[in-house]
Amino acid sequence: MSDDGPIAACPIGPVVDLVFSRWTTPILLTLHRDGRLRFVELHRRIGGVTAKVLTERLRRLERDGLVTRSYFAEVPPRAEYEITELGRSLGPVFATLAAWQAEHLGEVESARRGFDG
Amino acid sequence: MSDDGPIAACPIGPVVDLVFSRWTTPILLTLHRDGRLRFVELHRRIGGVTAKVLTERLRRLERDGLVTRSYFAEVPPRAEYEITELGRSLGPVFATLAAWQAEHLGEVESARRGFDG
DNA sequence: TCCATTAGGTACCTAGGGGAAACTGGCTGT
DNA sequence: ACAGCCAGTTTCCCCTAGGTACCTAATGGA
Repeated sequence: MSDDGPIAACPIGPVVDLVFSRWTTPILLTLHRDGRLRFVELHRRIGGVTAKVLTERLRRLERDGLVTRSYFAEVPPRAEYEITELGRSLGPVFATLAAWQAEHLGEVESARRGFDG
Repeated sequence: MSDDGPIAACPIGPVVDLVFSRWTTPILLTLHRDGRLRFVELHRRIGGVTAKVLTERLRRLERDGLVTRSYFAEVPPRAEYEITELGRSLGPVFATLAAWQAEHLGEVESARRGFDG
């Protein structure tokens, strides 16, 4: 009956969880654009996220191998984050997304206006 | 100081909200793969989602112009959902994602094992 | 006669993902 | 003497996305 379950319905589930959880996209994009950054600087550039959540996300990205963390027990402490090769390999994904948005977001907006009005 | 705010940090925010909200990916994928489907059938093929939530998602996708809904006030009622051209244009996005996953998910998993152990 | 069917709508409830704020630590500048 | 600075951690708290359960309509079949 061609029903291979939810896995077949969403074969890209894992990568979606990985890359498109809240805040992970701006983190990855900023690190990709601006290179190695320390915590406060990354925090400032993203904006809106709290330190607690940013820490959590970064830990998770580190665990997933998308980001590296270098900690220096100086005073004041220093932590630097950098995107890995693996993280960098997401470039085409983001590029495809950006391209789609540039080309089609207008259609979405006008569809919404049509639906609402 | 090259700080254009959160917008610069996440220029693809709109499309991410649009396409990667919970359940929208399997909905779009299933409709893309299997063509026009009525509500129950779509519900069955996705699995795990409740009727209430599925309805909400479909309404939203309809509003965004990614899906069309054809309702027939018969008894029992019939509603058929179909992906639009606009929805279909997301194909390359999903393909890029699937390709990345196929090539790199293994690295992610081994990074996790390394981190945990 | 009575139930299943379809496409939802509605009311209620819960878990947990985040947000806000306060705290740690030692050095450095005023 | 005292207030920052950095990189978090911890505690508390709230909101809401999503789940459960129950309701409708007219018909066809057992």
